[in-house]
Amino acid sequence: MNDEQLKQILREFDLKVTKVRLCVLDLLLQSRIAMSHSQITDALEAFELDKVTLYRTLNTFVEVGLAHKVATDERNWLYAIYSEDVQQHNHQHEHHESPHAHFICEACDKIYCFPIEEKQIDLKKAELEGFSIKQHEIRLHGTCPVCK
Amino acid sequence: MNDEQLKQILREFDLKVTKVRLCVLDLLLQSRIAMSHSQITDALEAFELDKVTLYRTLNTFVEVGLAHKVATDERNWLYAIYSEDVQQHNHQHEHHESPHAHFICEACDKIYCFPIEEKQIDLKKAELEGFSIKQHEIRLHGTCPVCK
DNA sequence: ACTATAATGCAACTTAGTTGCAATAATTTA
DNA sequence: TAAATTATTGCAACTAAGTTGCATTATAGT
Repeated sequence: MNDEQLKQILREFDLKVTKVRLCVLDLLLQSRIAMSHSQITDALEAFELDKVTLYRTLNTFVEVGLAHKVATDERNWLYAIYSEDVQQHNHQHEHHESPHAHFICEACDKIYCFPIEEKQIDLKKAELEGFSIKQHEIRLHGTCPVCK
Repeated sequence: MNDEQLKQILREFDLKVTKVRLCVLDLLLQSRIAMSHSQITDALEAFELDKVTLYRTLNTFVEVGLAHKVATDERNWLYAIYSEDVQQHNHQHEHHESPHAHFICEACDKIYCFPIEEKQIDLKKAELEGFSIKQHEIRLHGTCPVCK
């Protein structure tokens, strides 16, 4: 994606255009998998990103609904951007995330994101009385094509 | 649950019977929600549990398949025991966890566990080619009956 | 180009969890 | 029931991930 397109995305989310935001946005848009702070630092080594600035950049992306984050079992966070979310963004900031599944590979620990159908989950409904569900996420554990 | 029953459970999972394990097991069996290290420490204040010992106890429970843990968005872990898992325990140690949903209350941050039907998840299947799914977990976000 | 405001980068800090090791307690065997 | 064996406990020190405060620098609107 070219520089002007990236800038346009930032502006659509009411974010100022900065070097850090541009390169992080570009990387996340290209990545098929959700990335951790340290993966991003490594991938963007040439930019010599400051640790704190990167955390703040990622959190900003999440706050405005441009990216989303997943907590892993290793107690850190992975960040990802759905190109769908970027395209469907509306300016009323009602970003109730589109439902998605995260596939977690047991071999390489990578997390792949998949958009999924907006669908009911088949629970023992009696047990869920009184719980109002606003959003859901599905986590799949297994082996990814690369590791198989 | 009485002391003898608790001891019996520990023995079934090849764990030695100790004071710490008994009181933690008792608490988790009673709890409807998954509990964090600090919640457990508070609830069992009278026992003055050592921080490290409690972490090790919880991890041991998870390793042998007696309990399971959930990573939260606040990057800590919650621990829970399903009475079902305890009852269905087999001694071959093939504890592939039964599928379950976690309901995360946005208001009080409590996590409730629900067993769910062993069911296929309706994904855009084309996108999942090459990924072999061994286990899945569903996360529901919303408001619990207490906070509503 | 000037100004107001927001983002950046550094140091110090916090929080959750881990490691090493000596002391203690639980089970096995005699 | 006592001794021996082995696993668990408790303390101190440590690590890893992320946060806070603040001075400096860059962005966007006039």
